[in-house]
Amino acid sequence: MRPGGRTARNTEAVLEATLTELGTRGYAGLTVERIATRSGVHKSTIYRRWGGVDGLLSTALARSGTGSWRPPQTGALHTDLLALLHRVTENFTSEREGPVATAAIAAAFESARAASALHDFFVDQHGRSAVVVEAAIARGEVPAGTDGREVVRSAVAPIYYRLFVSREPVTDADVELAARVATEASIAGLFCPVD
Amino acid sequence: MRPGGRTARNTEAVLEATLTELGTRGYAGLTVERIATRSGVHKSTIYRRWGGVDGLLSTALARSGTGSWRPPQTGALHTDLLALLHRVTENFTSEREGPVATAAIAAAFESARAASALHDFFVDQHGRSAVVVEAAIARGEVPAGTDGREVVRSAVAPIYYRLFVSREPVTDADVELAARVATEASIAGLFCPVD
DNA sequence: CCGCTACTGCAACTATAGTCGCATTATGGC
DNA sequence: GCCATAATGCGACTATAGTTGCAGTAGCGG
Repeated sequence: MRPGGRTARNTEAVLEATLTELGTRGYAGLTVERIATRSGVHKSTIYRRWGGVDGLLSTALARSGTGSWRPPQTGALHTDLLALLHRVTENFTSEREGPVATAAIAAAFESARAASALHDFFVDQHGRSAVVVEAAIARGEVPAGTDGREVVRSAVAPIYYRLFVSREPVTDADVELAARVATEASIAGLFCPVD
Repeated sequence: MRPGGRTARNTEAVLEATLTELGTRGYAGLTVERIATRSGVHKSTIYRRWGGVDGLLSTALARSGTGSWRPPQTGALHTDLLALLHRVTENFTSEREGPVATAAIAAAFESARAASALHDFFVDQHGRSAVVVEAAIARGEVPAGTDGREVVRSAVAPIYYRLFVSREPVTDADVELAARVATEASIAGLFCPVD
């Protein structure tokens, strides 16, 4: 192993090129050869180090999850979830991170490695996002013992469902409804394992 | 156009081979050449008539949605939704229809045609499934004006989210929770457009 | 500064997806 | 039954994904 110097520079160049390619051509047009040309790193080097597009997406996704992002806190669960859902929606239409997550979801259908990376990514996301539920518990807004991860899943699921399963547009009303359902269900204590 | 005779036989053979291939090799291993070999229809013919795997999946998906399936009626919204969700879960692990829908979801990331077919498929599914909500309205279980399609989306979304987005296993407890949240939200009137 | 070797570049190679022109077959109207 | 032609079969072709052997470069310990 020799992680420094040129190897590190190549890693940066290749992952950078991967993000740019995803932003312009999308997942369908993602090609190792094109990434090689854009990054200046030879095709065979990329295949040797990452194995293919699934490996590139997996590492790119893992990197994007290493940040120290925290969900915004507004003082009420409903508005917290609303802000979270708006961020998710925008995240998938944004320039840089969006195409990576979308491509990773697509790649997970073809590659076990990408599926594993995707799983880890969302486990991390759930944990970070669940903070807003902890705050709601602390405020006495929802019952103690409420499963924050489950609340987050329930809130975001309809958004992803519309985007990638039923392929329906996501409107502000849809976001509002998803946040409200998750909020009211939390208040009602539906997300308490020992109810 | 000359839809009868050999053309019809070829259509059956090719779509049948597509389903079999999906069941054995899955979407990642789906190839026009392999379908051509299995069906006995020449490769170029398949490309000319369906354009590629996305066209095959689109028509196969459209065909699977033409049945006269109706959701089971148990007499209460919660158990109706529970039965519906169990069917959805099993549907994606069953032998024949499951791989088609899974493959169509995957193909929708790469093909606008597959995305359109997928959209139509789920619009139809929502409409059929919403019958259980209509029955609940008739029983006075949920408020009149409740949007049945929205209830169905809310109920099934967490299942699809776990299966294809966060890549988490789907347990009976998850199904139960999803059905309960959708039921309680319906009773609370959250799915009434004019609340 | 020097040498070992991990890493990379290069080019040729195989395998397969998809296209195209042309000959052949079989359908549906008469 | 017969014909016009839609549909298909066939094979050769191009393009591209991915692999491999070999030579050259550069990181890192001495």
